Amino acid sequence: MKKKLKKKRMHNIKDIRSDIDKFIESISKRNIKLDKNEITELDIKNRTLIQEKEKLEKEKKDISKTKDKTLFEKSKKISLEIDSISKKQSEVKIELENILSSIPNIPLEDVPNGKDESSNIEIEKKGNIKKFNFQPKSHHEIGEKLNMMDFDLATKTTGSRFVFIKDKIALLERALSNFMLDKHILENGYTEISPPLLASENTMYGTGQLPKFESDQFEVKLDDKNDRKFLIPTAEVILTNIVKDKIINKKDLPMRLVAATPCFRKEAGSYGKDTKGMIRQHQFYKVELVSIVEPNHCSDELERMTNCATGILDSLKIPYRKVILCSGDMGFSAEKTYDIEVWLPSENKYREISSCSSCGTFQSRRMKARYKNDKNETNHVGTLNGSGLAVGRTLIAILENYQEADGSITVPEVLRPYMNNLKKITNN
RNA sequence: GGAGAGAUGGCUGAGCGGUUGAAAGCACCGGUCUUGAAAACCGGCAAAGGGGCAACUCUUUCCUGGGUUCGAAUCCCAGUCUCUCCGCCA
Repeated sequence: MKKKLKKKRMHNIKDIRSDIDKFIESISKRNIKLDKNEITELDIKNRTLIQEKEKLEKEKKDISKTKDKTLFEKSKKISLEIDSISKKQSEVKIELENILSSIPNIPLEDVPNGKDESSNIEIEKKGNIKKFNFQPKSHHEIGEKLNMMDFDLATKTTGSRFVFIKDKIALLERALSNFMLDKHILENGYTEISPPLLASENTMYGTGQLPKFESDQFEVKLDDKNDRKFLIPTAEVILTNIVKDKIINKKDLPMRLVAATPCFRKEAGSYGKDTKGMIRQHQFYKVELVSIVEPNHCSDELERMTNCATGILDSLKIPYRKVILCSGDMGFSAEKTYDIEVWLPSENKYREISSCSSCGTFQSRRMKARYKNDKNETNHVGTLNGSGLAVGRTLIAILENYQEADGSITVPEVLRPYMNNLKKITNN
């Protein structure tokens, strides 16, 4: 298992070699300093050893072709030499790859520079923020008052950061999933997938969750310790890996996939943050969009995908804004990311509800996902993923934005067909 | 859980110790033909890595990892996965 992992890499050493200064500079935008000499030396050492090894291999091969018995002894000796060089070479290679695999994706040119979220830039604001003539309540107050949301019960059965959703709000949650799925399938050209919720170690590696972010993942205990499986933190993991180890026919691109799944996250390091309510849970539903495209279409596809996500909020008539993440705030695999944030009246601010990223060929290189282009050449595909949307947080946004003074919830019109035409969620 | 069979290029599928990196077909790319298309015909077409400005060339790879051999897709061992039959079960 482990051995399979070490073969993979994120960055192509050839590209780095061709302009290492530029590469190091690009990565520095992510607040990461690379040691140029270390990388260069390992690369040269590696290639020197490869050359030595190949020379001997050729010699050995030639002997074998002659079938000359007098040379057989020599061939045996060469084999031993090859073994020793090849051992050295693979050590160097692993060392080099360990360095390369810790390097995140390079931000695209149009990504703003910055250290953290304070440098993110708002690029669009949409929807009307409703003025309440009463103090708007938080979603968990509303839900608990209606007796349709129970955090204490979840603590009893499971632990903290879980919730029981009941009755009409459970229906609302289900309606949201179905509404989003239908829209993406029928209007946006996505194909529905109902995937496994467990992913192998290798799969987790492909999209970048492992090895660096293992502590965020829930691992499932299995009898066989070599067989490690994880609950998916997002359907992105399992959907994107559909093309792992494949060479895709160009005519099958773009592939657009959508899935509504539970997601599981440990959220290590976020204790004390958003402890109340459903904002940050260990388990939540999310409708996930994944696109597999020709790499030169990544930027266009990112715009398209983001529009698919905001389209849901447009239909639900919930105010939101679109933000482009700065270089320091982007996820590990992303080259460019838009966050969509919804307005939450109780907090009087926008909160993230979707994140749409282009990963360029970063993930496909780790997954070995390729396609044949117009010239019949084999190239890595581009991968994108985005939430369309996080169902739990959309639920929150609806409760808060559609709340009434009497504690009831008006059901957004587009959801009513999914809720037996229910217009209002009330206590009785 | 028991008993068998298998894993080969984008796909299907031959090969079972020595120019086999791998037949054949499909798909794909280029061309001839055609008003255009189809059909037919001709040609091309694996990947990764190394060297070279380049033409080109070398190495590795037939599930993975070990072993036997001068030489392995082919033989041996271990593992993974898939299929069929039986049992069990949502």
